Amino acid sequence: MKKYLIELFQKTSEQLVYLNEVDFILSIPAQKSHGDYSTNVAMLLSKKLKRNPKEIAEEIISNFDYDKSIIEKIEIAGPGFINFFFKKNYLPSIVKYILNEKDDYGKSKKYSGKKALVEFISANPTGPLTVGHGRNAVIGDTVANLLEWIGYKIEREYYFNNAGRQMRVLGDSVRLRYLELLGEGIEFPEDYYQGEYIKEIAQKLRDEFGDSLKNENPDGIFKQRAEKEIFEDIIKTMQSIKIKMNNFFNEHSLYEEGKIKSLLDKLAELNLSYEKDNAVWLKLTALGNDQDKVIVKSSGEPTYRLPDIAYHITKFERGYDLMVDLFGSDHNATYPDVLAGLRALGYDTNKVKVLIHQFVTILQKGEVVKMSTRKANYITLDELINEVGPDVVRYFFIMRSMTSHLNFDLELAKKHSDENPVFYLQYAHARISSILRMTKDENLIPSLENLDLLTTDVEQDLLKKLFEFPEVVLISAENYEPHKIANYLEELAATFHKFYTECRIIGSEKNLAEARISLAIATQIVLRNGLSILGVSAPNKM
RNA sequence: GCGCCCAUAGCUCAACAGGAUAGAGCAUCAGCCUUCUAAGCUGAGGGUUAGUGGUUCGAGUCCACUUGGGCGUACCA
Repeated sequence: MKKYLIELFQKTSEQLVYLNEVDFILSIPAQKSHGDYSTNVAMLLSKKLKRNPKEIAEEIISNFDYDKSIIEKIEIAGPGFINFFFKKNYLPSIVKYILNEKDDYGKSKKYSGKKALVEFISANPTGPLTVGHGRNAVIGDTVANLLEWIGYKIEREYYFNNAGRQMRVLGDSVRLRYLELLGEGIEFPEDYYQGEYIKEIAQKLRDEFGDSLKNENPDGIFKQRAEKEIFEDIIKTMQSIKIKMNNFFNEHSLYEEGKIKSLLDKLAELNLSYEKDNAVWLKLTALGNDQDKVIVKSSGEPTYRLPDIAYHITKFERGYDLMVDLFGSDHNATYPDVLAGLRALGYDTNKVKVLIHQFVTILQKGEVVKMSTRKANYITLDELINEVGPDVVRYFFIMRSMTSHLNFDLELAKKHSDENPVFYLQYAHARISSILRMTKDENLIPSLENLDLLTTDVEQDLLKKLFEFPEVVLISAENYEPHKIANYLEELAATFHKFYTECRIIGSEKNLAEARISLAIATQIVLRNGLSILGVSAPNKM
């Protein structure tokens, strides 16, 4: 529908050149009496042309050369909206189209041929994924899905650091727990990793090696085993919510391949860094940022900025057209430095899209739980998945805009899990499967012959909703707003449930019944496609 | 102090690039199953969109200030 209108405007703009001068909107009005589509073009133009908007609207309409078998009428309303009313028998054509496209309905080729990298989760292997990481994981995976739907070739990447102080502390935490198991009196520092999983790893080492590791240093087998076990758990957790990475990028490889050193040399060469107080500083003030920052500490160890820049250079070298980074809001101060550095080195940072999502606030018994891996004060993603299932977890993290702080009341989530909106969507899908089973028994065959019998209000509403899907996918992907898919699916499901209640299939006249079955199948395809973007299953029975 | 994000119904949140009467779910109340899944549908109540100004045909949306929250503000990542 929208496509037709856009073409109509393009054609008309050959006569009325001013149509090209404004960025107008074609939208679906909230109220049915305002038509199927509406545009504000005349009002936008009135400012530019200094003419009455209604007059302009008149002029535009009189220049339209539209197909009267598609558009019923065009009206001017309110302060100068132009409202389009489509012919009732135009809408059902979408059913035929969807049944033909099937799993591809909603996909677009707009960005085909382009490559994108989505980096997400990127949690260091110091402990299990928490509910907080869960939001990052699900948003990242869904954004990647969305970009795939609009044509990108996608790679999913997990960046991690298995060196540095935190990993040493991790290794030593395991070592101390191990010694504890051997019956040695130890003192476990408060700022060490307090979680149970440390004890479990220590137990495994003891079972395997007895007391032979007594004099090993923390950086050796203790750290290695901790990293290995923790990573295995993280991957298992990701699998259980259907996330699969293409690459795991180890920060350490940047050192091994000399990327850090060559970056340092290059920065010095370009006069972008200098030495002061025994440390190396990045000259960010020269790049428009507030203050210079240290990139190599006086101890000789780099800060995160240096490897982060080097890491992003490898992304550029790998030739992506788009690089998406997804961070929690605690990182919001770090990425401008990295981007500034990259820009100074001549990279086009417009290709980097940094997404920041707000935190999940966990409420337990009405109290806010402060999450800390170090203090073992967290709820793991695994616990949540076991409690409510992967579909609910995924849907819960995706249903809200990532800019909003998300409150998560644990008791409520467990108690009311039956009332989660995700079931509403899945129920609509399952209901359709059930209809298809029943109608088959009645010898009713889906037919495309009499689609223009679909004339009731609910049927027309449902058809219009089906029309919207590809545009919702596109907008949602281009703006990195996966929650819009969830909102759309809820509307679609609501419209379908209404249709289900009002429009019987079995018992209706045969031609009508068979047209309705086709409409139900089309709806089911769109539900399934939408749910697959969200990574949520579409059950045939509930 | 400074930077980023947020404030919408009792609660959790929507509202497409500024559009017409701000919408869902939960909770509350009242209805609808001898017929395709009641995990559903219909209806009711519930709002000065935190506040004050401004921009314009038009503001929840943009700007300024105020109030209240989150996250940062390291030679941690």
